[in-house]
Amino acid sequence: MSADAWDRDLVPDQAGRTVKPDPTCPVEVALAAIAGRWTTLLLRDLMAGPRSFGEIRAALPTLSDKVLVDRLRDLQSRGLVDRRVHTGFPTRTTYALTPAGVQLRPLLIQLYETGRSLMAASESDGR
Amino acid sequence: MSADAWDRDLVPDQAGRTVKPDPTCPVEVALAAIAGRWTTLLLRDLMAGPRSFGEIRAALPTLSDKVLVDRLRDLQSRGLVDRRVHTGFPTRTTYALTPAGVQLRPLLIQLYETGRSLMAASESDGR
DNA sequence: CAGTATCCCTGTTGATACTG
DNA sequence: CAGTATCAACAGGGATACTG
Repeated sequence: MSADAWDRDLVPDQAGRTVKPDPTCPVEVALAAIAGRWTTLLLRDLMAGPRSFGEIRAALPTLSDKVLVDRLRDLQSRGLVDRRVHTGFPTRTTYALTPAGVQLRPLLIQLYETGRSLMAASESDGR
Repeated sequence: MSADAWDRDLVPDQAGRTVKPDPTCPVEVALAAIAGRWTTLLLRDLMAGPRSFGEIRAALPTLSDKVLVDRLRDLQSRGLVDRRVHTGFPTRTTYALTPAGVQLRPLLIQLYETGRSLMAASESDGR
């Protein structure tokens, strides 16, 4: 039993054999995409379709403008969200997931399922 | 098309209908379990079997003792890692995933796969 | 409507040194 | 071997007020 025998399901290739936090590791790429408070809630909303700035604010009323803009800009810079400004006044902007952004869907589902299973586990052991 | 029509795959039940960060939301439970720098690397190591403190240090040489202890204690407090002190001198301690901890495995795999798919997407669109 | 601009506060990380 | 104790540095988050 060697300590270097990598688990092929968990670490299928070289990119996962990191020995310190590394932004090029796939796991970190995925984590970076969903990182930050409010991000998964925002993504959940966008998964249902394009949204305007105001619609997001209405859906997440206690999220500050600043953080909302931070999140949207970050997702944009990663190519996960597309920002489209509609001409006219008042200005209207819609945010929509890109095809890459939609690829986060299975991850969000897995997060939910894992969370449920952890909650079930800690319930049965009284934690 | 109602804005209240929840996606049953993404948000299967009431616990996912949160409007602000909420530690009882399954997604947040799962995120909390893997949160923090170094945590996924540590979990990857423990997924391969029980490890002593020194073995983990050897596997992750630039991780400081302080942060390693922080991570292990946090995982312990969530019931994901079991700490076992072996009598004798020098002291030997082994850390192992609990059954609940092992349940994080599909999540780590999904993180890896999502990361790979995001990397492939940004490669093809030149980002 | 859809943002910007500041400022502050807090938690997290990490380096270093020490101990049962 | 397996930690503990301090402390300094930094980044993230949020409140508030203002603008094209």
